[in-house]
Amino acid sequence: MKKDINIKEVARKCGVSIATVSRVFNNSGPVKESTRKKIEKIIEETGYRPNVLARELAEKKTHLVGMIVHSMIGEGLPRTINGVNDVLQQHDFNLLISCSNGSFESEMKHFEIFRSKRVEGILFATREFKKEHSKIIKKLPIPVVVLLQKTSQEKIPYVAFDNYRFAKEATKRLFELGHSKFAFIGGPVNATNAIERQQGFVHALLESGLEVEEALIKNGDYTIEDGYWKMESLLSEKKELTAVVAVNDGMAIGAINCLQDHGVNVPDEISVLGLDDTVLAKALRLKLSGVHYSYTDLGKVGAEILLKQIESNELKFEKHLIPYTIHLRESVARVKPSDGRMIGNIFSPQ
Amino acid sequence: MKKDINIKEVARKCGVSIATVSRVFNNSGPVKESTRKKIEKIIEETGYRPNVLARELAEKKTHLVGMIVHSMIGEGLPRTINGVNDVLQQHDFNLLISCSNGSFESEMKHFEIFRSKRVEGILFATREFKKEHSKIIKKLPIPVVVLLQKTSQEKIPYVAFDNYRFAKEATKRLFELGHSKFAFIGGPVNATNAIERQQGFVHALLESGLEVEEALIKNGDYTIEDGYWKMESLLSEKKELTAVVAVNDGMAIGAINCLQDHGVNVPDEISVLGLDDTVLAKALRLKLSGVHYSYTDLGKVGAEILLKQIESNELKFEKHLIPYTIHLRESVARVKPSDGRMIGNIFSPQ
DNA sequence: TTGTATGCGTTATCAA
DNA sequence: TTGATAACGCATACAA
Repeated sequence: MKKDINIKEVARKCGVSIATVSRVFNNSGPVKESTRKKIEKIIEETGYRPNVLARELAEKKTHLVGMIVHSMIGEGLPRTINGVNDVLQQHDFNLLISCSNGSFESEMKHFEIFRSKRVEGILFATREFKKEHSKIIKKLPIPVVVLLQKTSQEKIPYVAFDNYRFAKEATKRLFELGHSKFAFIGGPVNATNAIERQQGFVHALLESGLEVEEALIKNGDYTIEDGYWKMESLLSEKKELTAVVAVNDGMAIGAINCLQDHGVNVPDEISVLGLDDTVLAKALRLKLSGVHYSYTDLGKVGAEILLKQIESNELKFEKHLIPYTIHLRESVARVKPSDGRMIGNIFSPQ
Repeated sequence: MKKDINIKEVARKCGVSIATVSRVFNNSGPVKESTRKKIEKIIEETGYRPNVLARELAEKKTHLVGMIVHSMIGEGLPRTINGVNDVLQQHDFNLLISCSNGSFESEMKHFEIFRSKRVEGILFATREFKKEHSKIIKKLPIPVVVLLQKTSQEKIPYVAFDNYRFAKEATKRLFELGHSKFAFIGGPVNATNAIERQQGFVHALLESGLEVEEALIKNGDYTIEDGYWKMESLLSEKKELTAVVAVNDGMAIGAINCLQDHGVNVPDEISVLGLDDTVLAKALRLKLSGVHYSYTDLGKVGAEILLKQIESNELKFEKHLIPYTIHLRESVARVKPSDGRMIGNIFSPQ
């Protein structure tokens, strides 16, 4: 393996001091044209590249941002990373990534590791934001922005989707279409985003004067398979039902498959809405209704907030909510108020 | 923002030299129990963490690996990253990531950037491996492993799927089921993986004594929508057809949707096979036939090869192909040889 | 068992 | 216009 050439070597070859070489490379001072030319030639020949480590040590800046994510499965986090990546590159920052695969220990460990690597800021995406996270973040002398979680009580900057709000709003849209018999297929009980959506759903019912039946709320694990089984379980409750709200696309698809296997027409007998809008939904024949939001934008905003704090050199609490749009498509139908029967499916374009 | 405390500060507070502090922290030499205790206490109190930059500069090791990927869309690269991440963490290495979003310039630039960051190795995943890539890699004094591309002529280590082979084998499986009228929906013309699969398909036909009709090969862009339109286009050719092989799941799904819209039964009239097996396939009612391979494993193997070369300190050409399995499921049927009609669908479990 | 001194490869300050 | 030299924060060989 070739050895790296350093500034001293270049200086020696040119018969000048390292200071002059540094000035040439960084254009950081006056150099006579002839010596500049000579040095540039040697730099070209030797392929000299300054050791950024040494530079960073001297400058006390690493131009490094760390990002801790809990998963690489599904399109959400990868797209978020992509957004982060874009903004960081525009600002000549580099991205250090750690995927914890849901391990709390791994998350905590990487705050330490990233810190000792002297990253200038950290982006943090976890499934469940805990007190310990908050504690370690507050000890850090660098800015941290939490992604996809609200941390309002803790005064830690975050960028998130307004899960509670869009879940409530989307459910109310179904109510306005005449639905009054709702079921909910939720996510893991420790996934904050899933819980917020569930609360949004529940509050939509309450605010609409409907009762919330515990038996008609099932918690799943986000997968298509589990959506199927949870729908199966809902059907076995033998309750009247005109609408199923699922916490994500996968479970909505599983639910639809299950309903169809039971000879239930979607949406004429039961409407299905997913609180999500991923590429999965596109695979369905039936156009799935859902809520759309951009993970890429979320990543971009997160990175921008972080960079702002890095550059201004101050930690500041701020929060951003990324916009969403609700799309009712073929999987949702209107209910005729008088007798509870459907009167054909409605769907907005797009 | 708090200032970082350094080893000198800790030494001063303890009334010892920095060497002793270093010895305590790294457990790298004899220290009297009482002074050790005292130093550990101060370390605890001050939250001292050694500046890894300085350490790395002194040790000339960064424990950093760079990874350049061309996309974060789709499940392939994210899963690959996950595999890489796992292996790297086991070996106490950190992962610097750059997503080029397909930009050749960005890729080339990040070889430079990563190099100047003194990464100890680079993992590289691009859509089309070019001469320029090869050139810049060969100039690098650190090991590079190419992912998801073969670089045989260039003698650069790689880990890939055997696209050509599984495409050929899967196509022949259809031939063995009696199919002789094939169409192919391919990928972008500059995507090496797509091209290899297409060649595998073509050679399967040739080796089976079948003719290859140019008109029955369409190139698409991997999306469900485009799969639909390419199938539409194939149908408009008005050729006899019993099997469609698509380069990925998305286009296979689009093709199936199109066929169903045209009242063509899958698989009784036309069988469909995707050379892929992603979560998308699970969204379909009809169990899609495809080829399965693990991106996570690919990432792991790539990281292992790279680490081996980093640790042994020598660049070495080696190649690895990740195993695959072919799964014929409901979307594929047997053809009765005599008259070309189907005789029901077959599918292997799983 | 502990301390001193040097090197790691830069940048930056100051003097020449 | 240039060069010497002091940081930057740590590891480590060598001395005590």
